[in-house]
Amino acid sequence: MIQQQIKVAVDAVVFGYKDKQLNVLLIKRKVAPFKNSWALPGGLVLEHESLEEAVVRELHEETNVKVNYLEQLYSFGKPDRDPRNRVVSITYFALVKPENYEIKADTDAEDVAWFTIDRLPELAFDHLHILEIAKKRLKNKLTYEPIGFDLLADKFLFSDLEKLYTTILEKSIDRRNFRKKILSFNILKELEEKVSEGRGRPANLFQFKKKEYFKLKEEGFLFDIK
Amino acid sequence: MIQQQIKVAVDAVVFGYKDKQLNVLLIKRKVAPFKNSWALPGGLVLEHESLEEAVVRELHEETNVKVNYLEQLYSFGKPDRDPRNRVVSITYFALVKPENYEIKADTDAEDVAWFTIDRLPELAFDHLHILEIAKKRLKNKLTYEPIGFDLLADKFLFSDLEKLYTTILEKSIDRRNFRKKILSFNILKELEEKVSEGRGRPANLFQFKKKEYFKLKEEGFLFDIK
DNA sequence: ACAAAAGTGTTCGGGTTACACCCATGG
DNA sequence: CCATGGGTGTAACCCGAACACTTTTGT
Repeated sequence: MIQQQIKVAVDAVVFGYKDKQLNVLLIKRKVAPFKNSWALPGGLVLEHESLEEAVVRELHEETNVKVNYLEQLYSFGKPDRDPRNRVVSITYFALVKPENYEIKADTDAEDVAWFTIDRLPELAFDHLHILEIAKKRLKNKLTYEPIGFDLLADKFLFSDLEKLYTTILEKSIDRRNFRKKILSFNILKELEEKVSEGRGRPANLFQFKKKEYFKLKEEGFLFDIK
Repeated sequence: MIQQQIKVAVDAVVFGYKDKQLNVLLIKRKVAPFKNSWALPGGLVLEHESLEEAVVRELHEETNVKVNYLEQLYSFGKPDRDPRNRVVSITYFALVKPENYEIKADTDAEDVAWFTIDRLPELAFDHLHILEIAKKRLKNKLTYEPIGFDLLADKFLFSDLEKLYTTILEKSIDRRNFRKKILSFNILKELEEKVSEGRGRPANLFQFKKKEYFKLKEEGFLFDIK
């Protein structure tokens, strides 16, 4: 049999929530093909590393972010998806808290930037397609896992959480029912601190009780937001 | 940069429902490593073919089955998962109607057989792990997509469907509520034919209205069985 | 005092759950 | 006529959906 020539890459769709908008992290490619196009961060997997290690490494090298949540998304392998070589890409879905990291282009990338999800540049390869799939995953997963908290700051307002849901799910939510539901799960800690957002009544800060959530999950609890 | 040496394979977890039991299709390996061990059907992806094409080809070559339902499951890439080469495997989840096909070992396989899910032989590589993940996917998906019908004969009894659900989900179901629920979806056609299973009152045959289901799905209908 | 955002309860209806008896056939 | 599996309806309960006014602050 002929020696197989397929290359293995990883790419990541990294979501961040900034200025009450959903954002994606993109890099500007330094090399052909698609030189100077914007693309998902990623690159070839090295001999000795696992797929997850490759993603984490590439994200660090290219963008300097550390992800808060990471899971495999899907693998793409159409023979012609890369015009030069046959490349199979295992893609990942990541969430970060943008305020925690200073993004900066490093080795392989000409530039790095956050783009709001509805003002995207043209993307290299099939990366737009991958992004669409990631958006679906995000929307879906938001309803049955508490991953919204991986996009918000450590301490957040209830209105932030609500805004995040309405923004990502693209539908309005009844404030009372939403609050009632979330609080009934007992996975939030209400802090004493209050924050005044300009005008209006100051709001309470909350924290996600991650450990308690995982314990509840073990016991069969299901997070579920319609 | 050193030329990347990672190989790309596909493997499939093929489920069939035989004798009121969930079965998996396995092959006996002809070549090292794990020569003569049982394993998931699969193999290296060829230069010119997509991942799906590779799975379909391998299944045909190794087992002679044609799948009824196929979706990507997960990709595995730990550096040491194959003792000889670095192999990344993109795995697939497939459903077949066992009565439709004559399985037979062909080119690459020493033997092929159905194994009931709770009497498995030792499996090669990390294939047991993959199988566990596929089982979870099956259990889960059964509740929100009508994939049970891809495991049953074209015409089936309601009791077959119910048995399939109780078997795979490993819990009992109230017959009346189950029937009411499924029938309310309007995705089954009740045939005139009746079948007598030995003793007892003869039962009605049903067919899954696939087209109607997909039309309903387009319109926002959600299949959902608790 | 007014504008802006936060916080809070109740009612209604639909869907899920629980539950038991009669029917049609074969032996 | 008995054993076996098939087929059917109703009542209770719970959860999700709808809905509007008061509170606290800044200007």
